[in-house]
Amino acid sequence: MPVNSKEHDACKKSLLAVKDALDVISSKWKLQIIFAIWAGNKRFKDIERQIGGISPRMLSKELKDLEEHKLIVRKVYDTQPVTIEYTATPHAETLKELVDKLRTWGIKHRKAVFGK
Amino acid sequence: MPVNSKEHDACKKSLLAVKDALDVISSKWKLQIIFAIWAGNKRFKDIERQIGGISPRMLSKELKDLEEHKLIVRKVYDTQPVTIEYTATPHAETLKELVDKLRTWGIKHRKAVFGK
DNA sequence: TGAAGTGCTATACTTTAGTATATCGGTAAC
DNA sequence: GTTACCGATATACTAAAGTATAGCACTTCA
Repeated sequence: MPVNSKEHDACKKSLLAVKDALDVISSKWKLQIIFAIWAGNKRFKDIERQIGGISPRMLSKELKDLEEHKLIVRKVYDTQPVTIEYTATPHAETLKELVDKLRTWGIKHRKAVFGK
Repeated sequence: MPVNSKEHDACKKSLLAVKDALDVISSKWKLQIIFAIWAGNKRFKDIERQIGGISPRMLSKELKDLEEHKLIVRKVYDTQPVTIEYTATPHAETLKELVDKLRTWGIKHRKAVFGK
């Protein structure tokens, strides 16, 4: 058993958790979709218009993904015709702090790389 | 000028900063390379061996990338043969807190999705 | 002398993420 | 009665990221 394997294991677990987080955060559209929903857009077409440039195929796919990740909820209302609404979950709220950390680090990083 | 454009602009700037951060963090190897260097590996082959599974081509490319992003420094020593050492910069240290946030959110998220 | 290590680079390939475009069944407005 | 909106889905494509494999100029080590 190599000397560093314990730390190495811990490191691999860390990387897995980081990867879990990144799966949500690092796709091109997921954050934008959540932002659009937070901004009050509930309907498919509203979100599509708010973001601009996303294809319905991507939006459909990412909405499903976000629902599986319990970040948004899809509600179907039995109106004529059926109305569908997407809302963010409380769990999605916990993203706010994280995104803010990413944002501030991103700003700091840009200064470090290009000079103030 | 649409009503929400100010918030929308701020939102787009946020997304840019987040994207800057993600460019560093979300590649398959960059964090692993930095971790390997933090663990005391300074030489190309040491890093390669520590990580395992990375091709020399990727390692070479990512090291250059990390240097451009001022997260590591490449030093050439005029020995026979020349020795090359990679070290992490103080700026790279600022990643630790961020990665830790990603890690803890990742753990929390996994619990939220699969239940405790 | 020849095998193995060092720090790479080149070429070609595969895999994954995202795009473009067309379409669908329903409803409602003109 | 045809045009447009809604919430999508299907098929096919392109671009970006990463992999596989070989090799190079050099230097030890046995």
